[in-house]
Amino acid sequence: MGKSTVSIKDVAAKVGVSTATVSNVFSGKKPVKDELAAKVRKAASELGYQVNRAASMLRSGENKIVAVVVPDLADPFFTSVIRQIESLAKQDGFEIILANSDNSVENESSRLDALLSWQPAGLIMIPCTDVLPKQLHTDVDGIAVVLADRVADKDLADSITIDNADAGNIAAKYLCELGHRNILLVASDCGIEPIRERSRGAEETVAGFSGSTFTIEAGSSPEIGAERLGKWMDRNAHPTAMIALNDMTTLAVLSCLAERKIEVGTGISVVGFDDYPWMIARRTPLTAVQQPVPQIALSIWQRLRARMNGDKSPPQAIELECSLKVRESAKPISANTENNTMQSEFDESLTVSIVPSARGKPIH
Amino acid sequence: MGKSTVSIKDVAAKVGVSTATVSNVFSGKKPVKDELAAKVRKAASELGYQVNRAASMLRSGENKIVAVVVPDLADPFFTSVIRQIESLAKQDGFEIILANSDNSVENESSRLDALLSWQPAGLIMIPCTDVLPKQLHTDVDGIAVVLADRVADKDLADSITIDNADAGNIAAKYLCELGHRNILLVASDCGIEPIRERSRGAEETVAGFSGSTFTIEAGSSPEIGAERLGKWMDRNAHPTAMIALNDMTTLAVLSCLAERKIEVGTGISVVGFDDYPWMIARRTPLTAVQQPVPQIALSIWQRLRARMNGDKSPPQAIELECSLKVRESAKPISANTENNTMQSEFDESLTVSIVPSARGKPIH
DNA sequence: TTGTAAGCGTTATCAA
DNA sequence: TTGATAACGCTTACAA
Repeated sequence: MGKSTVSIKDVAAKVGVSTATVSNVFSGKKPVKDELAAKVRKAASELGYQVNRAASMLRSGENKIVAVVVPDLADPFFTSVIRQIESLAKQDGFEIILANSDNSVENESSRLDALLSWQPAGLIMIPCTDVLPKQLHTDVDGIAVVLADRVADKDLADSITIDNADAGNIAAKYLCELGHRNILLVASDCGIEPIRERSRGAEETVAGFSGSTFTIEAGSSPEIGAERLGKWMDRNAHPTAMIALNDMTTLAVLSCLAERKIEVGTGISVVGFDDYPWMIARRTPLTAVQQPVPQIALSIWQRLRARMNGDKSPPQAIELECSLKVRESAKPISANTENNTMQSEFDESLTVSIVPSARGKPIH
Repeated sequence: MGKSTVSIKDVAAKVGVSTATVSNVFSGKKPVKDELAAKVRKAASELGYQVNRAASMLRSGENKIVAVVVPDLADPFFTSVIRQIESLAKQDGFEIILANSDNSVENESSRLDALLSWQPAGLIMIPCTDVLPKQLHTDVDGIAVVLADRVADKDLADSITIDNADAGNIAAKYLCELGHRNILLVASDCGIEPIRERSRGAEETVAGFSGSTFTIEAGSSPEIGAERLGKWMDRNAHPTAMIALNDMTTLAVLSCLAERKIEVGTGISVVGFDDYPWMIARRTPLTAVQQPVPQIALSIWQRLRARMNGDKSPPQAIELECSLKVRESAKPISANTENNTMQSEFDESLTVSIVPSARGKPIH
């Protein structure tokens, strides 16, 4: 085949029609007689013609492309959301261009620039921190924007988030009702609003049961999380239960416990976060707070589509509810055989201080 | 700000220079006096100007965009590869457009059409089966193509794969040296060449130790995999060891064993596939065959870049080696306390027949 | 070093 | 229903 430079002109010439007609056959914007259309299609496929999106986009201003920026492509929560968005987008004839901000604000900003130069019809962004890149305040007038998951400023654009405080509450309430009163909250990064909220929700609930919590900041990789958490565990009396505040810290908690041969459930009760196949591929399947991933993706796409279709209403802040998937990693306190003799309170004499029912100070 | 229709003309007008100069400032293709360039940049940012990629691409024919098609965005192996490719691409100024074929050949073909109409400079594809969509044989003359992971026809384009037979061999050899002779091979889909190869590699090695293997086809989701495997386990004598042939089947194996309260390692030895954080977040950390993900991504990008730079040499087939990450899920046969009394051979009387050292027939 | 102007492939307008 | 033609915003000869 030739140099892949088959244009609408070549097709038009071959069939003996105008370029406009060929264009209309493919865009469907104006009716073309079936017979003619068939001829055009035939000629096009013989020549190996493909519409040139760039030309089409330049002329029409329409683009059918949506930019997606996420903080971490290695985080299965984000990829599971992306996966569904991609599928929804495809149904509406949109293509996805993807960028990873790698949890860095500078990256986020530069990647955004790059994506925006494609003049996408829409932008879906999961910010990596509470502070949004400045382009979002200036450069995005023409384009539809939906923010998700980590959204500090809900007045800027539509946002899809979960009820994070309640997510914390759900986990805490369940543990408290099982009799737990000393609960360790394992956060990734307290600079992230949803994490703070989850922590706060759990703290308040535990306080309501006259229990105490402590929040540890474990970072956003399972490896360093396990290490930080391990250090803390080695220096402090153990809690009877732990709540991991996202998927990464869930892994950190489990790794840390595994290294120390502490049994999940019977040793220390654990409530994890999110829902992944590995959570049931264990001797003690993990009880976890589940985010409604399909609804999150759907809401994101619906909002974006509305905006792309010209919806000019004020920003909507959609908040979705989480639920608790009860499996076997959290047990009633009386069933705790290994640890519950050795502490009823955290040991306050140790290096790291206890902050019951307060926004936990990070431990480094 | 205005209707985001700030063009190079507006900038040129504001500064009082020609559009060519503005273009050169941003593209850097021709030198522009520093002083002037600074003025242009200033004006551009004041006006909120952004290059219009579509126009630029249309005129220059250069595109700086790479299409990526993978079979499953929920599979962490693929996302970990994508993640690295995205980062490499970014360094070279390329954007990634992403599509998910969802393990369907029709999808693969239609998604490919959509992506190709962007006239990307390159295409990276992880095929979902051995049969490649026909466009790859015709439509891609101008564009650079690299195939990865599942590549049946290595003469069509550059390919990056792993030595799949050896991957199977590595796992099998390790287990055999621990004394195992009855090994169950858990495949996802034997229609996928690499999976067949892994299976074959393991079979041959075990046969060399005078052991026997059986290959079960578990499908490509952990859930149905666990179920199929479970059914088989309930009807057949248990092997002393299992090898999971990819990440999904690793989960299937572990789930199945967990449901049946069979201890990993002491009950049945397990060698998994790939490397993920959850593998060490377990009481018995998982021994697994590791694919060299960073090298895979790097090789893919290097080949693609070479092609995009005009390399016309014959297709290269790059094959990378796997390694075994030894942890604790495979134990010497003598340490098997639960099961090794009850079988030394598979029970051939049961419904599912044994196919020692043969390409296992799928079980449905 | 900078300016002028043509043209990339498509779609939109207007006329037939 | 179809055709002719201008225009989208940019890059690139070529001229100055």
